[in-house]
Amino acid sequence: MAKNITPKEQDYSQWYLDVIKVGELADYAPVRGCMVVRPTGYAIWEMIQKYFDDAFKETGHVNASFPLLIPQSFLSKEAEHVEGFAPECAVVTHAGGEELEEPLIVRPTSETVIGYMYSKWVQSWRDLPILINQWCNVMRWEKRPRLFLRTSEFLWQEGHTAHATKEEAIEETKKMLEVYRRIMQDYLALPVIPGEKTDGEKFPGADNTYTCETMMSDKKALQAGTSHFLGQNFAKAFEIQFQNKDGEMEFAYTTSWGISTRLIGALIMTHSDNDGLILPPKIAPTKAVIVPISTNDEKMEKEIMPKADELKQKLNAVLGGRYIQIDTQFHMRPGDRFFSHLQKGVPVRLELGEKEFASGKLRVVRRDTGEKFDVTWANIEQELPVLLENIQNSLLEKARNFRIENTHEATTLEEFKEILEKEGGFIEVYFGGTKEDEKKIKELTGATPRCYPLDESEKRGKCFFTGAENSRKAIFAKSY
RNA sequence: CGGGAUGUAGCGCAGUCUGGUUAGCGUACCUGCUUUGGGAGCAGGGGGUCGUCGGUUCGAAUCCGACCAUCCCGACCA
Repeated sequence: MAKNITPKEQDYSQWYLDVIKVGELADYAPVRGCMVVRPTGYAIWEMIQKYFDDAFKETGHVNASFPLLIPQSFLSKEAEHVEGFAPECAVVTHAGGEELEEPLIVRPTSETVIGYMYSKWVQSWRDLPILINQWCNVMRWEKRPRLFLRTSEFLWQEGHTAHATKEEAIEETKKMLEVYRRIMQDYLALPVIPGEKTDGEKFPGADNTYTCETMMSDKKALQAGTSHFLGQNFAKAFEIQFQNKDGEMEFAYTTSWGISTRLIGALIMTHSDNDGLILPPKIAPTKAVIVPISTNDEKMEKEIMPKADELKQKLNAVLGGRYIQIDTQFHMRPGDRFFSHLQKGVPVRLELGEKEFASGKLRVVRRDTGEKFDVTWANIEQELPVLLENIQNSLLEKARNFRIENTHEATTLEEFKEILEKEGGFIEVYFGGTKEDEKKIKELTGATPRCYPLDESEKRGKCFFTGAENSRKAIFAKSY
């Protein structure tokens, strides 16, 4: 068995890699910057997908599939978009043994090819809105890859919608941001801050970008999901036009929004400890593991295992899925068996040994706190769901408190620098600067604007950097 | 693409400066016995073209050169 993860204070990235390793989540692929998501990691991704697909049913979005390869010329049709993405595109120049007339790019995102298709699909105001989502892989040749957080190829969900009016498109952008916030908070136990991106941080080609920002356990910020209001930029580039009720031609308003396997990275970096992964129950593919223990083979076979099976059936029925696993690693000693599940982040361990069997109980152990107590077989059906709920809430609370403790206010650049050096974390300021000011602040301090928080969008004050009055409330931090 | 570092068994490393039997250690893995409720003990065993290519030499993991790859700090970003 692997030993503890024992990171040094400054060795955060090694700790992160160790958690991924002991959790058996992912490996490096043979291609630089690419990731192999192992079954345990993929199961988490499937849980995330499930919650989003459920949400899409409520919001009226449907899934579809668009091509992996996009003609290079498509990218150039939107000026900001090509500038933002061209440097990181993988390009296919040969196929079928010949050089292609026009190179193809491996999609870094699908606004262009979907915009092209939408232009063919939309004629009348009756064709709108189009509410489509796609689950797929995309490729961005980033300079510095990092497992889950920034891999060359990553899995994601990209929603692309087209609307007849600006108001409706903006509403859609905010609606999806709220879906993100809710799922991240309620299921992944990530206390995110929804907000609007600054000019310097918004998506290439968007009028506005909204984001869910969250704090990792090293106090750095991570952008967990974004929702973009694209205005008519892509509609004009790809001629998504429709005839309105008055018979006039109009360009549509489009949106796009996405979350990626980065969320798994966020999960790891928010909740894990030095023993490995800690998964919030709602996102854990295995919510509890039953560990039958006995040195007596006959007793194991005839009494303990049948009881374990019975409990598994009952608990699965209560939880409404196949969420309970029975540990059958009988070649291992009990301590090793416990530890293997602990490292993988299984929220609850249910020990069924000879002692428990004799008294009709289970020894219940929480992954997040290590707390242990006994519950009778009769009561476990009621108590497990409550316990899982408690763990879920307590992980969210813990992460939220951590963020609050590590959020400070600054009114001047000096204060800003001092906080960043001494404490790190999020810094709340009033900011009224330009893209260029953002750049200067980054050069001076290493921190970037994360967002203008939506919850405090009414607040106004004096900019800590330019001194401009009536500036918006913003959060700055060092980020991934 | 700049600055720094590193490539030796699945993982973590020693050996390199000062070239010399069959390349070592910890851990993981396999077998056996003893153990068995928070991460085992003893014994035996398998696994390496020492990143790649070239050079120097009687002889290279070790010296020289080129290349490749990875990691960290930047720039870039979901």
